[in-house]
Amino acid sequence: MKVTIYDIAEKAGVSIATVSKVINNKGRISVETRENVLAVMKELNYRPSIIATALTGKNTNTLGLLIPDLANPFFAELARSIEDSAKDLDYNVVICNTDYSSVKESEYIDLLIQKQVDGFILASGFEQMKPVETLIERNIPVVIVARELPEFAVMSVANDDYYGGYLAAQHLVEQGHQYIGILGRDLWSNRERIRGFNTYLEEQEIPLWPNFKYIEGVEHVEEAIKETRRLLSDAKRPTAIFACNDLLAAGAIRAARDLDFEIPEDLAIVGYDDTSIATIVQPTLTSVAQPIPEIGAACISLIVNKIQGIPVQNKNLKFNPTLMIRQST
Amino acid sequence: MKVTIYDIAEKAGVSIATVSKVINNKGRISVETRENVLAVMKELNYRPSIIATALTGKNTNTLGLLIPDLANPFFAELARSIEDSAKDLDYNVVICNTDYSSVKESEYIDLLIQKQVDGFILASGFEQMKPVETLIERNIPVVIVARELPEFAVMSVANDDYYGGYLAAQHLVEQGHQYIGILGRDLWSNRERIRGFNTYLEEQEIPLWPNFKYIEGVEHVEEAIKETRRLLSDAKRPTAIFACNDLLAAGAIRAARDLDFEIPEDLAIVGYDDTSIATIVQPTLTSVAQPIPEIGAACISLIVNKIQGIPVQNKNLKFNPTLMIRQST
DNA sequence: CAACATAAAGAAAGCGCTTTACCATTAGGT
DNA sequence: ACCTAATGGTAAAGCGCTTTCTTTATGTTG
Repeated sequence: MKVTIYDIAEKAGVSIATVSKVINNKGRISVETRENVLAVMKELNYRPSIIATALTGKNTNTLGLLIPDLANPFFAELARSIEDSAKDLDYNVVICNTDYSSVKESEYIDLLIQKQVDGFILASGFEQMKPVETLIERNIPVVIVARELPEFAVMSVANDDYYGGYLAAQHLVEQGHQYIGILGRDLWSNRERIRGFNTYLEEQEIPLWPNFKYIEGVEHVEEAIKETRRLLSDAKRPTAIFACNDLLAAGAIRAARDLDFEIPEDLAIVGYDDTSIATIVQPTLTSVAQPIPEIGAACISLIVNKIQGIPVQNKNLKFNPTLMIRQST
Repeated sequence: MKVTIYDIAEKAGVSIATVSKVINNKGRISVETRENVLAVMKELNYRPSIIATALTGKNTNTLGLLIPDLANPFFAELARSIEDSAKDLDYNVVICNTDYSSVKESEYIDLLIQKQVDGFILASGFEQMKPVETLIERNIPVVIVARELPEFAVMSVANDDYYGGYLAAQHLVEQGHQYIGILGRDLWSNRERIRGFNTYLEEQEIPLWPNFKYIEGVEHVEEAIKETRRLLSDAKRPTAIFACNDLLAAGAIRAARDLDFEIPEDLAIVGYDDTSIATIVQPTLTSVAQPIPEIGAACISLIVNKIQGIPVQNKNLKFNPTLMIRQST
């Protein structure tokens, strides 16, 4: 049924060793033989089994991608760009949703190791470090996205979250805001964003508290709506909100609208990620833009180089975010 | 370095055949031996190589998922639900973006066959049938999503697009609309939606033309905005728009807003898919909801049963969409 | 023309696992 | 005491490919 290297060898009147050499362009093969073999391969529409190939120690040309949640547009767009770049280099991507659960992270990593993926791209939160250590110990290529791990010598790609937060603060303060609420869940990247945000406020000598309102555990739109409502109904309500991602910002917009606040007059809102959401909501959302395509391409480039043993200069890439100013501020 | 079945056999003082039987719960093994072997496996943290296992004819527990574009929220949510259901049954999913390109579809299918995935879930447009035929001929399990293929005996899962279109039309007509523009690109599912839409209008003896405005090739938000503008600036402008997906509907909303049309007073809009976009846009979007989690689960259930040789009663599942009425109508 | 490179191709081992015989034991039956 | 039948386990082939080592044929050189 399935055509194997034996079928090719037989039909071409050579040994399987010869066929293998033709496939891999290795060893000495005369031009005639090579062309003959190639012709037979084409005729029988032969494709070497990657499974069998992998068993001999070669690559599977498959990468594992761990992300928290594909339904979140930022990760969907990131996954999309990673998959695109991977395809260009003939790699496939197995995508796994972890929901920020370290149990799932470990399970997936174990499973994908078993499946012999060539490398991992970890865009999951990874507050828990054990799985990553496992990979490093086993010498399996890893690149971490959207998070730095100074404690490990591991490749990483990220936007400069600190700077992104700084930009957001700068913009809001320049618009005259002093009381600013913040929405975001407790993640490394968010902590960085807030740290940057904070730093700018400090530089401007704007008192941090109670202007600074960090709502932990805000992850879904519903929570963002609820928290925004709460913030706005306070006597000393914020005049602006910095949301750690666009989804939360959208929730904030909705909550503000529901309470008849005008945006940006009564409440200014800045999001993060600049996903498609930012231009879909009404008013359009000012958002800190991560260069998603570049980040995806960088991930693939780093990991594929590592896999192929090509030395790479800078193992920790950081892209500068830019502020996309729209109607919400 | 890597621990293999030989290491286990040696340390447990048995043959690899015995170890294999313990792993697979096959053949006769005494309780002591079994437990001893299990203990050794645990001690060495042994995981059988799926690659080697696959080479002996077993499954890879990996599925291929072809979708047009992960960055489209509907497909992202679908992919998410498929991956979730797959994980429950210990399957991994390789996700591939085809951009509706039949070239990419073929390339991916070829490649994934080479990688010996156990089955395919095709949620790509697939106007071109050759790749699908290949799979069927090769007897590789396939389930088609969001499209029926009456000409092939192939499993499929879909929402009832025809009925969804019918629902949309009914709702709009009941709201008093007669001139209705339609946005959507030329795809099988959209054709069905429009057919259903059409049918209702005919039933109500509402003249189809020029009420019926089918804009071909509308795929991205920008195009939707442009086309909506065009529709609205016509002297005989539509009073309602049916967009074949929420993204396009969001574009329509934006265009209407830009031209200072009030929604729903001046223009009513109905979307399709009921993705997260529907509740994010302002006003919230009335949309025909597909039961995405059920569709994802059904795909996995069908294909895994097929892979495992479990006979399945109904190979063509169709879910009824429901209309989520919101502010836009 | 002997002696030796060199070019081209093949034999065979090995990757890690499954599976099909097949071989010892031991237990049971009469 | 002898035959049969389970019981518990093993040896070995095979899955489809890569790779090292040989072998054989063909030139080249002094």
